[in-house]
Amino acid sequence: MTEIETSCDPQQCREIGERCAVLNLRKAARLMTRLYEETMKPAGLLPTQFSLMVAIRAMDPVRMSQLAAVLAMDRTTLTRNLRPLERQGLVTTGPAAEDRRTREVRLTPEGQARLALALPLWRQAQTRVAERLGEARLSRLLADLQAVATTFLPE
Amino acid sequence: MTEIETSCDPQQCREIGERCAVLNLRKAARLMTRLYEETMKPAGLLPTQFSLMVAIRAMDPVRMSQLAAVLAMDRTTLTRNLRPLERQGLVTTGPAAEDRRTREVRLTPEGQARLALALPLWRQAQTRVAERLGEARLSRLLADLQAVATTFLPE
DNA sequence: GCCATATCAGTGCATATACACTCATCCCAT
DNA sequence: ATGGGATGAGTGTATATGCACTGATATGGC
Repeated sequence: MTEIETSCDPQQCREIGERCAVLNLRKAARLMTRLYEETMKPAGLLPTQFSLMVAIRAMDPVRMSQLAAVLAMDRTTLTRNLRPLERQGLVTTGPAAEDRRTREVRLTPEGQARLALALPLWRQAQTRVAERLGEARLSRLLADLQAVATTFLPE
Repeated sequence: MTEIETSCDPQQCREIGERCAVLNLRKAARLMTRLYEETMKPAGLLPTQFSLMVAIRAMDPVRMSQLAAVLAMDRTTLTRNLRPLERQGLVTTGPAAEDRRTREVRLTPEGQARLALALPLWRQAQTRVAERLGEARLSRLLADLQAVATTFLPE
């Protein structure tokens, strides 16, 4: 008779830990987040907040859903992630004139100044990563991460 | 005289979004998390919880700090991430006999059964990723992510 | 043996993440 | 013009993440 799998041996689990895409992605993300967080601390922006502001500035003004889609972030997560930035007066959101259901997100002048302040620190973190990981490996990693994004982003 | 950078143009921000390591890592992690979460839903384990149980089983029994180090997860984050698993009776923690400051983490028999239940679903998710991303690219990505881990893990 | 220090784990607080549900606005068919 | 479905955004709840701080136990110098 066939056996139903009711256990899982440790050696098998070690192999899974080596090969699991989500585990390794999240683990690397935690490490990278800490590195950027430490480096950019003087600018008073956490990595997610910096990323958000960069994305906003790239499309300024941009609607909530559009921004969420580009970042592959849930729309409701975006709503909450904008809160600390709004509280600090770095971004504003307001209903669009043409469609009052939508909200347009913008960087304030203070937000632009803060982002400009953070840019050199970001470059510093990025340079450190490139040095320690190697330019070639970093470029390859970024390309593969973008492949993940285009492959799994709901079109 | 030299100008202080007080603004940041949108085009520059688009380039930063393309090259930023932390942004692209977190974005890919969000997408991958959703894929595994959906696939493994029938087993009642979120991706982080599955990863945690795999890591525990690989070293069973394992001390809190040791587990946190392997996962590159803050020790206090680990404490809280174990809660839902303890509540479901899938893992237990208790002080080690030799040093009562430390706590040893173990999978319960129920935890082992649940992990065995989740394994085929994990394989299904992993296979889907390999198919859509390509075996070669996935292997390369995993190798680079592990390079990130070894490079930026403390000591 | 005893205290100073080091080490291990938990709490309080804040941010990050997303699903289910709700509310507001728009648009179209009648 | 209006009512009903479609679409955009927010809330409630739960998990994930980590820093600063606290409490508990071990250990070494005396």
